[in-house]
Amino acid sequence: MMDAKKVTALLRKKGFKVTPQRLAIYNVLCNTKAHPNAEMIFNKLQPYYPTMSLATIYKTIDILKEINLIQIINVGEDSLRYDAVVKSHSHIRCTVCNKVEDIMDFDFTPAIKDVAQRTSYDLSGQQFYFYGVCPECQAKANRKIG
Amino acid sequence: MMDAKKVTALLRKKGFKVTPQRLAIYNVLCNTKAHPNAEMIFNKLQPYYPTMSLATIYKTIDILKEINLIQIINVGEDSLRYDAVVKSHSHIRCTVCNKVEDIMDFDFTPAIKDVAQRTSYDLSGQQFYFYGVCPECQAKANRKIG
DNA sequence: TTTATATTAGATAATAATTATCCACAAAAA
DNA sequence: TTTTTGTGGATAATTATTATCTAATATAAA
Ligand SMILES: [Mn+2]
Ligand SMILES: [Mn+2]
Ligand SMILES: [Zn+2]
Ligand SMILES: [Zn+2]
Repeated sequence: MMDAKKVTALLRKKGFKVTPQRLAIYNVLCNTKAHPNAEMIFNKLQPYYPTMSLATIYKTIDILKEINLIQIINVGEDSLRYDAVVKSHSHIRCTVCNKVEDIMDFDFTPAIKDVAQRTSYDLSGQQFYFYGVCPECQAKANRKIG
Repeated sequence: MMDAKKVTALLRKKGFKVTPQRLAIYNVLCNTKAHPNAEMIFNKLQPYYPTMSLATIYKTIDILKEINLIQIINVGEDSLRYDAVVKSHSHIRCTVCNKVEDIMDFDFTPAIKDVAQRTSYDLSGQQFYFYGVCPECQAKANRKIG
C-alpha cells in the first residue's frame, strides 16, 4: 500500500516508466476491498480513462506483481482477482453473491511448520481459501423462507 | 474410491447411463496419485480408447463431480486437476516440476472453527494449497550447484 | 527547452481451457 | 425385439489471458 510518490519512485527504480494508467490501476486496488478482477478494474476506470484497454490492465498487473505491489488471488473462479495488500492473508468467498473478503490475522505458522516437516518441501508460500454463505446472503435467504 | 460395480449402480441410480468411457475415466483417477488434468487423462486413455475426445472427458468429469465421486483441484495452473479421493485434504505443488501431492491427515478443524466464528459465514468448504520445491527437485538443484 | 530513444498504450489477433451444439448410435426400459 | 432416452465424438463457440504491432509518450541527455 504505497502513495503515488513512492509508486513512482519504485517503478522508475525497477526500470518501468510511470504512466497515468499504471498509477490509476494501482490506485483502484488501493481503494477497494472488493478484490476486483481485470474486468472490474477496467469498468471502474472506464469513465476516467475511456480509451484504456484491457490489455493495459493485464500488462500493468504483470508489472505490479513483479515489483511486489500486489498479490494475485485465485478463488477458483474463471478469472483472477487482485489485491493491493501484499501481506499474506487468507480469503473467503460467498458462494451466493461471490464477494471475496479478507480473513486477516489468521495464524498459518503452525500449519506451515507442520507441512514443511512432513513433506520435506522447501516451502515458498501457501493459499488458504474458505467458502460459504455470507451473513447478508443468509439474512436474505431467511427473509424469503420465513 | 469405488469399484466398477458400485460406480455402475451409482450412475444408474442418479439417472446417468453407464458407458465404458465413464468407467475408464473414473478408473484412471482411482489408479493415480498424480492429480491429472483433463489432458493427462486423455493421454492416458488414448491407447485404449483412440476415438475418445476431450469433450467426453469434460462431460464425464462434470457427472463424476455431480455424484460426488471426484473432487476438483485448482492449484493456480491454467487447467484444473481431478482427484478420486473426495475426503477433504490439502495439496502441495512443486514450483519446479509442477507435481501435485497430497497432504493427508492435516487437521483443519481449529482453523475452520476460528474462521466461522470470526466471519459469521455459513462455511461449506475450504482449500489449503502449499507451494514449494519438492525433495527430488531440491536434490537435483544441489547436484548442479555442488 | 529541445531532442533522442527506449517503452508504452491501445488496437488487434492469437492462444488455450472449457463449454455448447448436433446427430448417429448405444444403453436401458418396455 | 422395439422404443426411448441419453451419450460420444466431431465441431464450433466462448472467454480469460497473452502476444504482436505501431503511433504516441515518458524520460534523460543535450
Ligand atoms: Mn485480501
Ligand atoms: Mn489429493
Ligand atoms: Zn453473499
Ligand atoms: Zn519437483
